Amino acid sequence: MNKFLKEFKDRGLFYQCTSEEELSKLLDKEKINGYIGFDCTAESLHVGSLLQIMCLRLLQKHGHRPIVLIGGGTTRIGDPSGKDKTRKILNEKEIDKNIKNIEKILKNFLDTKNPKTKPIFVNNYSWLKGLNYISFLRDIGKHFTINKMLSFDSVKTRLEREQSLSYMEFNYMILQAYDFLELNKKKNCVLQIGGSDQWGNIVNGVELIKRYSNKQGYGLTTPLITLASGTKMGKTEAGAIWLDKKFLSAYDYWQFWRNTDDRDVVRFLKVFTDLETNEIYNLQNNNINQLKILLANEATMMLHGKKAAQNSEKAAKEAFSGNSLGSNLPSIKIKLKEWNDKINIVDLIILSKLEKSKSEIRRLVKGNAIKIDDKIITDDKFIIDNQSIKKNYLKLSIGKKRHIKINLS
RNA sequence: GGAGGGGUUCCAGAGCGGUCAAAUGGGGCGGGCUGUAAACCCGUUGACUUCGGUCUUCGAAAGUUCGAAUCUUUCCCCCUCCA
Repeated sequence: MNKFLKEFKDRGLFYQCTSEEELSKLLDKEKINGYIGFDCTAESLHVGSLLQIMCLRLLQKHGHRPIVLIGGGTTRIGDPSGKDKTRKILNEKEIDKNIKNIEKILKNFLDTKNPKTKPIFVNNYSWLKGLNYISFLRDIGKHFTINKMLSFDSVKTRLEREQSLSYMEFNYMILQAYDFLELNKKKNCVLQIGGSDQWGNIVNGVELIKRYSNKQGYGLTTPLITLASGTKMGKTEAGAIWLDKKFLSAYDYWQFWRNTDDRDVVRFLKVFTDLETNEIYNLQNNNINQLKILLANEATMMLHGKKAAQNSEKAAKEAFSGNSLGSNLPSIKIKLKEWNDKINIVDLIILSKLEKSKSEIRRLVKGNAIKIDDKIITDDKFIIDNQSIKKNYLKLSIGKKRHIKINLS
């Protein structure tokens, strides 16, 4: 089997492939261009997209060129796959802003130096916006039958669940197929990778290329990564795990990986790190917490750099060993003078932005969740001033996992 | 166009004149156990509070009433069936 495909499988990225043997031969023979589409509904990508990003990295690793398709056009439509409600449609400005930011994030993960595998960024709006309805129907639409379209899961489930599906959304799959055709024509792209929920859309693309150009395209899907707990990856208590330090600090990102469910650790090491699979195999019986730290370090390094990963590990050690206050914790500054040299614990937490509801903070105090320098605060009227705090900094903890350093001046 | 059903707090879903900031489940948060895991147990889950209360919420607006998520009217939206 082709090396790329073998590693793809070894890492647990493989779910389905359109014609595996042929693809394997092709990959042995030449370096290809393969694409993954990202939608731009949100301003940033979150861990949910990381699996796809890892696929792009893997392409590069094996000398192939990734094409990143940003769905500036299709985001204006909305993919019905896996959703039972029409998503809200964004305005132009939001979409443009999202596209820029998403590109920036992807560049953190991809090698942009090597000219042979340098990623190509394309926005499907560039060819979708100018489509002529009539000629599109004649050239492209004739290759699709409603009979078949109705049989696709994305459509079927909507209809079965008695949720409405607009004509606009119904067209999504055709547009995605058309994307593949365009990329095939313009960028010689022969492979589309996507999540297993994209299978139908991908197959449509392969078939369209066959019918329209009489060429061979290939599709490859990845399993949907779910957590051992059964929930979808990417969303947690505190919200989405963003791949962007503007929305989520390196420390919190590190913590996300550090808190991986035991049952997921080895699988995640394979999927989300660059460690070689045989290396992971040798490691898998190590202490589970050591493995989690390894996972956190590797994952954080990839996105935020080695330094940030090391600092996060250090900060975590300090915060959780409980004795000292680390210099690496996220920190904020508070000017005590602006508060007449004393501040109430509730106000302090509001300023720290760790919580935004005073009622919630009072509740937390009642539940013994608030600590200052590791001492539980039992009174929501607790005052911080020069008397009670001799130093010019303190550690504020909410629960066991949220810690922040507060510099007083 | 005709006939029905419906829009409730993060989600699902009860309530159908006062005892409703609204049952129950899920999720979240906090505590306990532990390993910053899972499972389990307990608490909590609109905002503000001088902890007495106060204010805002049940698709939108107007009305009936001492009092409305609950009744009436109009409007908006969703679904089903018939045409």
